Amino acid sequence: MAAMARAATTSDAFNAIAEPQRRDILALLRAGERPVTDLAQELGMSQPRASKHLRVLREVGLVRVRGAGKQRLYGLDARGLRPVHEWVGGFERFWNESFDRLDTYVQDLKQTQQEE
Amino acid sequence: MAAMARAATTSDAFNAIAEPQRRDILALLRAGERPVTDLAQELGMSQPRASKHLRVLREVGLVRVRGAGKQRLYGLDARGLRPVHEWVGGFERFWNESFDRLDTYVQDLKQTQQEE
DNA sequence: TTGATGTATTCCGATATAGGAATATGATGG
DNA sequence: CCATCATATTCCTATATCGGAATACATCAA
Repeated sequence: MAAMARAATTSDAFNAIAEPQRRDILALLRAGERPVTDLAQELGMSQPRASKHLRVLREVGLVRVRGAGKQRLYGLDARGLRPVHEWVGGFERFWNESFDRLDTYVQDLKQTQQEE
Repeated sequence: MAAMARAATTSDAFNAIAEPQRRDILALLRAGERPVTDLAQELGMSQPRASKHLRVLREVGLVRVRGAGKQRLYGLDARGLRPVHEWVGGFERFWNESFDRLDTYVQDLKQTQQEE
């Protein structure tokens, strides 16, 4: 294990939601439980692909499955998103107060460039 | 371009913040602008490594640089985190209301398992 | 059991990392 | 111009994807 590649998507929620299609899946699941085929069709992706994404989501705990007869119903378990929300929320005051800062920042930048 | 790998980290903020060390860098930058060397030392990583992470953050617009003499000061631009916060926030009521749902869910699950 | 439907997995190829080491580039002061 | 400090980039390796296609697995119905 000399060199390491990117962190596994299954390592945490941050990695799991980095993939747009997985975000789409999660968004759809807010409407309620659904089988893979449904999700795949609605999102215009193949069933195996949807299954793979769901597996990742399951492994980080953002999704739960339960067998319902022949089908397997996937449901949202959003608790894992809470830490993400909180982490990002820690920057809220920065994107709000940014106006002044950025203005002065941009001025500094222009000045710097003129000096070059 | 038959097969595609994972989305580039430079593609958007979601991918950029999937890396823990980049999150650490962003967190540090809340205290103010800083040069690479500072960040690298504080986070216990090599300078080239920090530079690479900063480049990614710059490319997605979460960070800005400005030359200050011999140094280059990196500063936070948190505006790109706002969409992330909003997306994740769209699940807030789900991780709050989850209690009941999960209780009934778990009951269903137990029942299902007993039936197996 | 067999057939049919729904789902998961495996095999494969192409790509995008992350990290280390070495090196290149940049800017400053004398 | 040169030496020095600060930073960025390149080369390399090992790895972890994502996607398609084919296939295995599972469950139900008759």
